[in-house]
Amino acid sequence: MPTILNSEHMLRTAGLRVTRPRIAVLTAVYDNPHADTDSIIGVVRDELGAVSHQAVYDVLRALTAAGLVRRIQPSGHLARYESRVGDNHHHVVCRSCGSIADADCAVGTTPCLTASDDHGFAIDEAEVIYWGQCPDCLTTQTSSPTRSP
Amino acid sequence: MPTILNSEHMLRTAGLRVTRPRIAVLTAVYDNPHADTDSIIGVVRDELGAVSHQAVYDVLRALTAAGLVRRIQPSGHLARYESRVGDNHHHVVCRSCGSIADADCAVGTTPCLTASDDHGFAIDEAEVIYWGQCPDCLTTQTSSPTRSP
DNA sequence: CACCCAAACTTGATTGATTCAAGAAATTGG
DNA sequence: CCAATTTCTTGAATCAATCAAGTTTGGGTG
Repeated sequence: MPTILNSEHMLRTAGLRVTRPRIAVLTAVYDNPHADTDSIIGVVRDELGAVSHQAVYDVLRALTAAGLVRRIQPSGHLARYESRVGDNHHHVVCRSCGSIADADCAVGTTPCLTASDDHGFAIDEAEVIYWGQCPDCLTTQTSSPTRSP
Repeated sequence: MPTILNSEHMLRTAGLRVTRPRIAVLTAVYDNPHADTDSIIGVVRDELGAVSHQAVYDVLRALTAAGLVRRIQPSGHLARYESRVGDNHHHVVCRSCGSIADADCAVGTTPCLTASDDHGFAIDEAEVIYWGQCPDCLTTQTSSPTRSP
């Protein structure tokens, strides 16, 4: 996790003003990978006291736009944020409990970045989400198969 | 697009009761790839007259659970539905206008299905979303680069 | 060092897709 | 044809996220 000075420098380098809410949010995302907005609000309030949810929403948007954090939002789930940026890693999402883990793709650093037919689109990112069951849900489940034979 | 008889057979085969709303929704998804729920409601009402939005939501959920249609929901966008199922194709999404096109991955039929480290997850699907700019938005845009050098 | 102004935060309300709930209608197996 | 369960209708509720207006603050300027 970044120190306050590191956070400050990261913000300045990105051309963002340095405020206590921004430092707290940036630190919270580093300390809590894949946390949703509500969790981050909680962490920030533990750190600073009263902070409006609107401020956290604004900060998360600014940090995402600046490339300091990355927003991920698996289908049917809330938006989540993480600090690993720029390394083109992907995510494994549990269909049962929604937990998320990081996954570096087996193919290489930029997997599947070239679609066979891009329909004239200028593609700049390939986002991969692996869907499945996490270890906990695998052992816990007694029945309820995903798709019976 | 499937005939009414085909739709009926598909529903029965999937173990679903055959109703007019279900036939209409299934046909609408076939006729309008990547349509969102609201568009589908409109198409269904053009076909049948009054149909509750709740019915369409329920039907879309049932069809998705049965594997007759596929739900896709790019981050920050509404849920959309399509009829191509089981062929592991992917999608290109325009960052500007949100339009979606199909893309078969260059790597093969099941690209990247094995993550280098799956953290003990039992993975059953790899969902890939290519992000970029569609041809229309590429020509229209005068400035506003995504990330300046 | 005081001032200024745009950016950032607070407060409070609103949006809008989706879901929940209870009763009416329709499908299908017997 | 009838009963039982599923499905549809109606109407309300949820809740993450956004919008809006006013206040505060960061950080460069004179």
